[in-house]
Amino acid sequence: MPKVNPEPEPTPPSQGRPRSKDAHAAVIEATNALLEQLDYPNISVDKIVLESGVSKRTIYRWWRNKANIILEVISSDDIQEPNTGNLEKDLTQLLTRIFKRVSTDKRAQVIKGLVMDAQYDPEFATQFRDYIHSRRQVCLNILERGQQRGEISTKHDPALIADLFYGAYWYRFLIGHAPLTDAYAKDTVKMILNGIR
Amino acid sequence: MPKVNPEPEPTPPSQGRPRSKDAHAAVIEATNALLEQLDYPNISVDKIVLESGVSKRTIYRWWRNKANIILEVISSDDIQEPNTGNLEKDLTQLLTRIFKRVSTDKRAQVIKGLVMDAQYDPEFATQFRDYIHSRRQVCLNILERGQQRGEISTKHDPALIADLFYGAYWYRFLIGHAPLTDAYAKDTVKMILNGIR
Amino acid sequence: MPKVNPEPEPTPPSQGRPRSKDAHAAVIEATNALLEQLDYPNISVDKIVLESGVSKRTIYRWWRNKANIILEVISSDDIQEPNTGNLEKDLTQLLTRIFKRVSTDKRAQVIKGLVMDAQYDPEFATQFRDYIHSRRQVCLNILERGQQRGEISTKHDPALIADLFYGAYWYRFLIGHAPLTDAYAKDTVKMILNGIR
Amino acid sequence: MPKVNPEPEPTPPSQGRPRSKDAHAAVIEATNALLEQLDYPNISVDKIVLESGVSKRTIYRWWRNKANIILEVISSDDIQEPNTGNLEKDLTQLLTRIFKRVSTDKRAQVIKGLVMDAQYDPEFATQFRDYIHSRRQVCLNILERGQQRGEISTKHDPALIADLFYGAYWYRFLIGHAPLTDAYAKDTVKMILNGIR
DNA sequence: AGGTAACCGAGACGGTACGTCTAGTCTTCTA
DNA sequence: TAGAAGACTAGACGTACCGTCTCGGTTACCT
Repeated sequence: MPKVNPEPEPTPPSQGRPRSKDAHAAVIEATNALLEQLDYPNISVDKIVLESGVSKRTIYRWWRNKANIILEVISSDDIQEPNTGNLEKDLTQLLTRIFKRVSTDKRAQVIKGLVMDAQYDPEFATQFRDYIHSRRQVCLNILERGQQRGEISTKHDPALIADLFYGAYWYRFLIGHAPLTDAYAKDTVKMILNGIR
Repeated sequence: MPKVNPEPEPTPPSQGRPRSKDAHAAVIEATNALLEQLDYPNISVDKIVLESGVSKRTIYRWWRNKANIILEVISSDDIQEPNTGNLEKDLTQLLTRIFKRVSTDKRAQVIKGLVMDAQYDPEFATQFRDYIHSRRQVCLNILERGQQRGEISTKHDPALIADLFYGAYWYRFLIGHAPLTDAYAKDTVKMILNGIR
Repeated sequence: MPKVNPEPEPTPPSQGRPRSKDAHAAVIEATNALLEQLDYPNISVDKIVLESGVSKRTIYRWWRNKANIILEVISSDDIQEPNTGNLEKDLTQLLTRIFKRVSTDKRAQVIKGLVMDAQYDPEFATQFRDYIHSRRQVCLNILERGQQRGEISTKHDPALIADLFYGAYWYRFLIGHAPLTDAYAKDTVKMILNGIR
Repeated sequence: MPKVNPEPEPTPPSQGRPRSKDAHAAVIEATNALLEQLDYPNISVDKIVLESGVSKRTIYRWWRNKANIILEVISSDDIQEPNTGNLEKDLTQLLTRIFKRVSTDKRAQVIKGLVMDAQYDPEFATQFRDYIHSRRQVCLNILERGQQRGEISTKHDPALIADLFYGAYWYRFLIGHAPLTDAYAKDTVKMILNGIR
């Protein structure tokens, strides 16, 4: 489950007017709408206020900043875990899918923005890493199955392998010096597996 | 040569009052000073104006924004290329040095900021990639020497290997889910070389 | 009543945080202070920001520019309407007072600045004319009383007379080719009254 | 002759390269061109530089600022002095012509700008007053002829009459509270003459 | 014929103001 | 006490204009 902020959480158990589900939904919906039209830097809390009709005060009561809102929106996207019974196939498929998504889906670009904001906001960085971990788990699961099937030795730390695997992706994704092609996915997986077989 | 912006560059070909070396130097120096005290988001062109005594107009005449100024400052830092005669040693040393630098030198954190700004500023992204390329070249040189010495096969594209190599670094550097330890450097290099030997 | 902007005006009808009286007062006070030290062109919104401690954003929320702020400050100065029961005396007294004020009160010079800004800012020109009208009304009142007392015929349009009256003032005030002396006031009134008796 | 700046003046009698007539002419011409398109505040020395091809340095060598340049341009416009043999006719004609000119000729609006700049630039104010005096002389000439013909008594100071006369014009011109109509011209003259006959 | 003083263009420079923008907090009223 | 409305501080942004300056180069006058 990739849920990062499954419920608006700090729902106070105590008395007083309870949190409005409407307000929460309106914010999420408005942010979703803005994500279709604007890139990350051009989305602002003010615009979410305008689009959602929810007041700034309310927004800041439940989220620390725009990064948190967007992270929550993004977190609800679900991911599929390839499971073909073959390690190389699984990994290649996973990487290929990621590449395709961030190459075609304009909306996926927003992850860049989240990385940005995580750089100098330690609190958000922690939350963002939770999100990253949930995605990363997919790779770790695949690797574990591979080890169980004996396709790769258990000598190597899956975490390290995952770092190489995702590193290949993030590096090109954020620096943009070369495209995220299917060939790159295939070659990367091959090379990594070669090194640990 | 790691120089990215070796001369203040847009030296106009013809007449007119020449660009002031003093002003240029003052900006660079002021930026350097600010880099010691503040992190990237807290540095602003306004502060550089204040610190340098150079007018805003002049700054914007020569740089598009703070990212450009800081890139120029950072670009002048020079890098050493390990050359021990042994591929694994060279690569490990290179990665270890990078890790040590970004882990200890507060100033190096600024690279995170540059990556940030490159995400949604295509013009700057191009310049930033030039910088990245100049750094990356070090790895490519090492790999080429390794191939010439027959330590690794020439079948594998050095660019791809460099992507894995730097990917391992950038991924942990930007996501921060795990530390950039010497062990991580060693293991990464080993695993990559295993895969291409 | 010489009040032009009796209340901070654009009082929003409905809810939301009300306009800060403190901020408003601080701006007015700061502007008043600046008017003591600087002449019109050397007063800037930036300086009012600095002096008042009120943020730029807030200032621009309530005033279009420095001319509007200063107009509001100036508008609160009240004027006395001479009423001696004699037309010539009233007019002479009015003109003499105006002359004395703009000749001695450094602060009154600021009106020149407002005239300046009104020249090429139609929106402000309208506001400034409201101010002018409120001052001009004093002369019109005096003339009306004179007509009621039969001191001058009712054939002549008071507005026209006021134009001559104030024209004599503004012309020398703005062009500065001759001083605004008591003699000039006396002679002007005499000549105008001669023409309409 | 209304010439205010008849020659670029400070032509040094000594040796050295003489002032370029071309540069002078180019500035005047460019300013004339700009006056057709832009209003006073939107004309800047920088734009004159651009339009004329004359360097800033050269411009500032010969003029103190944009007000001086424009004053020189404006000063070359010549004026006609009505001389019908009848005082009232002359004055009415003069005022009517002025009103028509400033009401229709967009270019004449620039005088407002000059008045503006004269307010807080004493040195320019002096020059501007010279210009004003040359215009004002027309009225004084007419009045003198009227006195010589015995149309008005010589008791009244022509200067004072001229102040009333031009005051009526400048007041409406600069404050803009009422239009400069023919009727206003006629009534003004009548009222003034009434007072001094 | 040479020297030289003053010119000229191009354009960089410091200074300063402008008006807009965003983030995140605070205040009042209403439900 | 939640929420809507919206005012508030702080401070960055990039542009504009002013008047001064620094170049390299060009006259015209005077010896």
